[in-house]
Amino acid sequence: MSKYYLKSIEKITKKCLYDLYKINYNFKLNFQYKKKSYPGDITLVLFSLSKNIKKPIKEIGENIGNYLTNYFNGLIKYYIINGFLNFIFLDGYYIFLLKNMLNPNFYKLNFSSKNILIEFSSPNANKPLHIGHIRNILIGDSISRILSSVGNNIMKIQMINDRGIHICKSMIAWKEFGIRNTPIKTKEKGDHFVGRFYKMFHLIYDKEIKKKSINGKEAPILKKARILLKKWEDGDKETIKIWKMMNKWVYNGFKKTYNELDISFDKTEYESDIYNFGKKIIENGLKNGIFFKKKDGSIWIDLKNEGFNNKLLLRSDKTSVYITQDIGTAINRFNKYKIDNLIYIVGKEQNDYFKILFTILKRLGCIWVSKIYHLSYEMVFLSSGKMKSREGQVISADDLIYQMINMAKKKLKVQCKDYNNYCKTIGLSALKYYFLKVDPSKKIVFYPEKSIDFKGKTGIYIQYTYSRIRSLETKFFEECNITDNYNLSHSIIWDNIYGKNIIKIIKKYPFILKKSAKNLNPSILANYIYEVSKKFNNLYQNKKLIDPFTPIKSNNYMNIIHITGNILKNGMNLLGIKMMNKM
RNA sequence: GAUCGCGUAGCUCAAAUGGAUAGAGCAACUGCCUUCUAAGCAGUAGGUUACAGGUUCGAAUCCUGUCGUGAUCACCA
Repeated sequence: MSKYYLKSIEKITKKCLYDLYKINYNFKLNFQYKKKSYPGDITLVLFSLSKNIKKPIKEIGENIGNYLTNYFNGLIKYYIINGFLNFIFLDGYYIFLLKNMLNPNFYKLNFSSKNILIEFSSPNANKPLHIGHIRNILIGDSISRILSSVGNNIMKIQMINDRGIHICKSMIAWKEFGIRNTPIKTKEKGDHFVGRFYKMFHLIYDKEIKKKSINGKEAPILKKARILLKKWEDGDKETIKIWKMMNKWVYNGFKKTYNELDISFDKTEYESDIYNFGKKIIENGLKNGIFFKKKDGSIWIDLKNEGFNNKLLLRSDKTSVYITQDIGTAINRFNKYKIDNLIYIVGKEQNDYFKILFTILKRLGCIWVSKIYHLSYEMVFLSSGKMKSREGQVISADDLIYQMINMAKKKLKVQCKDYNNYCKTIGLSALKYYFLKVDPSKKIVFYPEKSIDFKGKTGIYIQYTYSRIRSLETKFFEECNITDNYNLSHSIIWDNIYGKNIIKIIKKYPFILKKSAKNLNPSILANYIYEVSKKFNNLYQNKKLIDPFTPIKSNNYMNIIHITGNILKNGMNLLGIKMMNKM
């Protein structure tokens, strides 16, 4: 039997449990990869096993330990302490692991093959994207890549909220105060141009309330916006014309921002295309007694049993609200596409909203509700508190991207050919890694005055590590006179732990990828990539890796280095970060 | 007020879903560039995991309570 075909310790343990105790372990095997103060490279925690097997812990440990050391003859050792079965890898086992990693199948995971629709970004067509959208977009993009890499078929979709009272707000402000201006005339980015009028609307609105000390609903400018909304829904030609024009300005702006971020969507949906379908569903639901009508003609659903207030579905003037459209969208998607799952990436402030949406869909008889998932992420706070886009307390996505690229320009030491792309890649690496390394369920506090770091645990650190690796490889082939591919000598033994540490951590890659995919959490992967980089830099700074006088040893190192580079590239690409061969 | 989150080093974040002595980065302080990229490496210091109970072989993680903090509760989106 060639050692190459040996299976991992984890797999053999499963076989062992069956052989010894006739257990088809359908419970989880509690393996730990973390090395603590006790020597050992992988640990099996025995407590939970002993509950299932009902034998003394020590006996079980010794039986498993003996079984495995026999199987991996001469490759591993074991010892037991306090209910922990510790395995120690010997040199041969590292070679075996390394050979497995050199096989391209090591990177390819195929454990799921679903059709998954992922909705993210979902901007309003009345103002530019801000720092919160950036988090949303980066999480969405990265999860799409991760899910795709484990075998799924992904469709990235953005829903643009292009209709409703908020759109009419910027429209009415423009009509009254800016009708002679266009983004071309003022040389503004279209989304920022329109956003200015949205902000202006609220300034005027606040003034009116203050001045006339009236109820918010009575503010003249809001009344005008409402009339405009009604006109829009009635298909008034002039209104539609302005609406189309202003939306186009905004979309052009979005397009530039997405381009800067290297983000693309497979499909874009517009609320305006679907809201009528949503309205029909509400009206049908009313006929079937799922919803009820108030005296003023507005339509509602009773959610007392679910612990929520009654929810409005259609206004008394027959114009639709946000959820009208969302009900229609969900139903439409399941009718139109063959999908196994639908994932919404939307901030946690809408947790209840999604619970309500799912409840309504269930009441409407949609059996596929269980296939929908709301991936909720925490908000981005500024150090000064919560962002308020109406009051202008926001950091726009464009500003942030611009800032990052500028910082890269300042730090660039060497002249390079592709200056602009270089700075963009550096800036974006820092930006994307900064957001993705944090668990989506945790909030991010952003300090505009501190800006995003370029040293320490950052995307730049990983870029730097990666470019070291690639330049080492080039140098190796030049200096060691080896022209064919890497050769794995059978007698690899290093005089240090650095190489072994790298092998151990890379061994975890499939596990990490799987975990990231299952939890829809890119931060697991992001933190892991950093650990890998760190292990490599330990080696790099402490050992001379390329030496023309000892080409075999250098070659052995190169195997590890090569894999490390591949892992970094693979992993970072899954975060949506491009890697550079030179820095 | 009600409901749902969150609380880990001065700051920003980890911690294998209940495992062994809670780890990194920033900031501070020491060292290391004539030698493969110092955007780096080696080290020092920094913790009663908000607090109090409970569950068990074992808790930052699960349960209860208290305090702090955030989100949601609109004919807004």
